Amino acid sequence: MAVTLADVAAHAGVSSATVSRVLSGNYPVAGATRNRVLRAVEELEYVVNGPASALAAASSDLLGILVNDIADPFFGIIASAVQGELEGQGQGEGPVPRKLAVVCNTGGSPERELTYLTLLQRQRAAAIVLTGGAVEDPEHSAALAARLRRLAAGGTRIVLCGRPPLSDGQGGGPVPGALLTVAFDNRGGARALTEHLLALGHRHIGYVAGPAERTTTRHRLEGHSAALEAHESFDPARAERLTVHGGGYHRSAGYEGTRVLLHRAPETTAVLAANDTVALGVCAALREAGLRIPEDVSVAGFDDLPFSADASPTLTTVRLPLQEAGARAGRLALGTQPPPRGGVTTIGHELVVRASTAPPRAGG
Amino acid sequence: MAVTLADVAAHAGVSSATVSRVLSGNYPVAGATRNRVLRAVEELEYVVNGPASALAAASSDLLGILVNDIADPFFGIIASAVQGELEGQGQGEGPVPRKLAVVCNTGGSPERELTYLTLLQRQRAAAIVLTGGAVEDPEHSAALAARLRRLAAGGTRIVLCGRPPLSDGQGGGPVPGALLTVAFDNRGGARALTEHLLALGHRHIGYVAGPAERTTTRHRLEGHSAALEAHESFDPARAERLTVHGGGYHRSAGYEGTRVLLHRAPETTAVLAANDTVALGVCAALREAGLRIPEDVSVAGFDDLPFSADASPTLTTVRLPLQEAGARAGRLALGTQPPPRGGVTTIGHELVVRASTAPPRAGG
DNA sequence: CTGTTAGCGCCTTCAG
DNA sequence: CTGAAGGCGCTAACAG
Repeated sequence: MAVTLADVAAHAGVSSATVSRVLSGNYPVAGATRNRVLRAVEELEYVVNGPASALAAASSDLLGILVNDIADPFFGIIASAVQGELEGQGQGEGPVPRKLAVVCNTGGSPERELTYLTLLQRQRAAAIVLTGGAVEDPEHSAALAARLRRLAAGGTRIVLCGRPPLSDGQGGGPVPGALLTVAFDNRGGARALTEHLLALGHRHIGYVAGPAERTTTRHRLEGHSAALEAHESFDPARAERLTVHGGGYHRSAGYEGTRVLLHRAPETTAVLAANDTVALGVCAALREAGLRIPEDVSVAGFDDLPFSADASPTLTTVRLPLQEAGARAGRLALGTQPPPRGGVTTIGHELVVRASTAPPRAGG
Repeated sequence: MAVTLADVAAHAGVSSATVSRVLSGNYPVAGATRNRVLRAVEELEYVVNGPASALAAASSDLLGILVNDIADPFFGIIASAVQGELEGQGQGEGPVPRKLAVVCNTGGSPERELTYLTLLQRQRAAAIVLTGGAVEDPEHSAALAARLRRLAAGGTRIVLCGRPPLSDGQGGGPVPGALLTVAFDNRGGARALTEHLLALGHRHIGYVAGPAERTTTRHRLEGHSAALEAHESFDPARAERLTVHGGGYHRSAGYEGTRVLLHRAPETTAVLAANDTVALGVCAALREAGLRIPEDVSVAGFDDLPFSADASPTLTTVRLPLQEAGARAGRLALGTQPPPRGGVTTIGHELVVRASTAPPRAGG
């Protein structure tokens, strides 16, 4: 049916081995022969058969990227940056890069995460980047660690991007091997944000948390708590009352969480959201309740996604360099950049103060 | 190195053909044998070699999805919907779906579009979904049409989602074959939006257009123009002056476009943006200029992305059922749903009026 | 229902 | 520098 190497070889009057060598470019071939082959490739519009070469070479051009929600720019930006690293990467002779990114949307489901890993393993992916917070269920952690370990053993490079280094759920120790990590400092970022609000004078700081059982949620919450605890005004009962658990990462979580919060603690003067998207929902609920931002209530997000600078009011948040993290994860996955000792790269954060936070009202 | 079919066969005491049949499930096998094989698969932790089976079967499990910008929710939502259709799809026996979606980020570049198509062709993708507006350069159109035709001829199903049916740049006729289209009514949507503003009493309606040479940009602009022309107040010179061309689909395009617009036509009482994201930038620029929305200037977007309902003020826009379009494209790509006659499905739109549009000021 | 037998298209020694 | 030959792991007839 399709044109094969042999066809090209015949057309160019050489052996198929020669064509293969010209195409992969990893073996000396005389200039004249080379050109003849290249011309034949052009004329016949030959396109390599990926599966066949993957089989023969026992390697593939696929790079897997697992994301929790492909419709969320948080992941889109990371995925885009990872893909960016594939360009101009190890391309043979043409302008065509060799590697292809496979973006898999897990929807945050542990089962699907495992499923996609199987699929990628089946395709013999060269590397896999897992992005976003992990689910902390011990059973799943163990299953995940086992599978990743097997993949790594099979030569697939694994990079965790935006999630903490893997523990196997047993001893809790890190999984060794070709397992690299690019981590965010979610704790530090959340702590900085809460300290910012405390410094402004807020004492009743609400927190609308993300999905339960996710590392990202836990770490941000821990940073928030750490800041509160370190402050003279700390009151455990109040902190507990002002924290709404178990939301998602969507605006509706912010909206609903805020309604709960306002009902439970009308004295709230500031609300921290699990991320920027949630913060949007928080703002909507506050406005609906007739509260002005930041005059009546301050609001802050997390991540600094592009829309945060355009929100009204512009959103105070913590910037995570997603682009940079993704690019680095991509390079690690491709082996373009040497991994740091210990295999863990921690990416910084930056407090971005905008118009959505201000001191509480005098009577607050 | 890795466990192979033969290993499993030996372990289960059957031939490799039997194992293959059990795994693909498309051939009768005795229950007892079946179980034995399945147990062996478990024990050996066997994972099919995708490339090998793709080679032997001359078919693959890969579904390509081309997007202009993976960090843009517009594409994320579509891609997510396409992927959703792969689930519970033709899975053999396990809980593992067979197909894998390959999301390719073209960044809107025609060359990369072609490049990714080559890569996908190399992988012998089962189907390819191309999303988003196309670039209208005749040369590129011809190259694209040629490549798609070849892919289709090779058995790859091609679905265009959110772009008009392909013309080959020569006769301009549609490319025949396994080429399906799910199109948006960008013209109709834009027209409805402009009519809405005209009905509110606006006569100085600015338009911040998207990237030049893209079908989406042109169609929306045409819809806008059509509405203006059909109205008694039509003034070609004014329409031209109030239209800012050549922006992108990012907020900065809206921001900068609006600054140009305000400078050029301070009498503007309403601004239509190329899409919702651009509208955010429009709002930012208006606010910066001290103009209130919608009291001083009305604003409207296009697409109705999730954040539009949370913007402040909430954004009037045209809702495109992206989710539905993506799902349909996915089904067409998988052959799950029979294509309509002519191969073109047009998806409706819906005018969503929110708080960002209002009648112009009395003196406007 | 199950085993045997050829390839699928390419890569990669090994000779020349 | 180039050609010949074997095999990568699986599927798909074909027998039985």
